[in-house]
Amino acid sequence: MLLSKSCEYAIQAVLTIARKSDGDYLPVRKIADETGISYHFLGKILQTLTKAGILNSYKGPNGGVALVRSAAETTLLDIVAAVDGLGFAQRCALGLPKCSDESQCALHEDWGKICKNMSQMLESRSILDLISFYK
Amino acid sequence: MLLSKSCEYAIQAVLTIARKSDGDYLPVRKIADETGISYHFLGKILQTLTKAGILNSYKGPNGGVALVRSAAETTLLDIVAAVDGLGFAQRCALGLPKCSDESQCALHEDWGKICKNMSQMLESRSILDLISFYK
DNA sequence: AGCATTTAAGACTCTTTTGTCTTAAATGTA
DNA sequence: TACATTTAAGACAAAAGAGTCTTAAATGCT
Ligand code: FES
Ligand code: FES
Repeated sequence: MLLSKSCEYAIQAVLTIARKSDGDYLPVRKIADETGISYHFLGKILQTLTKAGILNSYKGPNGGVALVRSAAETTLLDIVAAVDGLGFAQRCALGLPKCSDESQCALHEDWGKICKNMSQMLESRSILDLISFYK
Repeated sequence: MLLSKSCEYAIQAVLTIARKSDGDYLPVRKIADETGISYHFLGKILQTLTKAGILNSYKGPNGGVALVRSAAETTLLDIVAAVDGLGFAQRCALGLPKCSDESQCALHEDWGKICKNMSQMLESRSILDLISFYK
C-alpha cells in the first residue's frame, strides 16, 4: 500500500471540504458523515493538515475547517507530504540504507522512474482538478 | 511504502540465491549473513517463497534453498505476488471499497497508469536481469 | 544407530498503525 | 454569564507488521 490509511482519509476529506464548503467553515462532523470516516480519527488527521498549513480551523458554533489556499492552489502532494512525508520517493526499493545515484541497488533506475511518475502525478493534480471529475 | 519489509527481504534473498548458488542448495544461514537480514525472520519469508513454488528447499547437511526455475524465468512480480499479493494494483488509491473502470474515484485514471507502470516493471525484470547489474 | 546440520512451524514479544473515548479549550449566542 | 457548539489534545485499545526464540522434523554422514 503506497498511501497510508490516514493519507487516503486526508485526501478524501480535503476533496469533501472543497466540494461542500461554500466559503464557510465545514464541521468535521459533516465531513465524517459524508465520507464515512470515523469522526475522532478524522479529527486527528485534520489537525495534522491544519498544523501543516493546508487547512484553517475555527472553534465554536459555525466553526469547522476550511482550505487555506484555493482548491486550485492545493495539490495532492501537499497532502501526502503533510501526512505521510515524502520518504516514498527517496527510499530504496529494497530497503537498503542509502538510495542515491552513487550507491545504487539493482532496482534503482526502474524504481526512480516510477517514483518520479508518482511525484509528478501528485504534484500536477490540484484539488480543483480532482473535484471537477465529480461534476 | 509500496513493498512490505518482508517483500524487500524476499527480493534481496532471491537475488543473493541467484548470485551465490552454484546449482547446490544455499543455506538460509548464508543468505542471512550475506544480506544482514535476521536469520529466523528470513526463514519464515523463504518458507512463503517455497510454498509459492519459487524456491525448493532441502533439509539436512548440504541442504538449503534453491530457485525452482532459472533466474531468467523468475520475475520480481512472482516474488511480490507471493509475499505481498497483487492487491496494490487493484486497490483504490483512496481506499474506496471498489476500484474498477465502472465505479471510479477521482484518482482512478492517474492511479491506474502508475499501477500499470509498476506491474510492467515488476513483470519485465527477471532475477537474471537484476543480478547482471552487479557484474 | 547416533550425531550434526538444516528447514519447518508455531508461540511469543515489540513496534507501528489504526481507531476509540474522554476531557479541555475556544467561541458565538441568548 | 450561562450554554451549546465545535476543534484540540491526549490517554487508551485493537490490529497488523516486524522480529525473536524454541522445538520438531528431515536428512546426510560416520
Ligand atoms: S538504491 Fe535501491 S532504489 Fe535507490
Ligand atoms: S476507484 Fe479509486 S483508484 Fe480506482
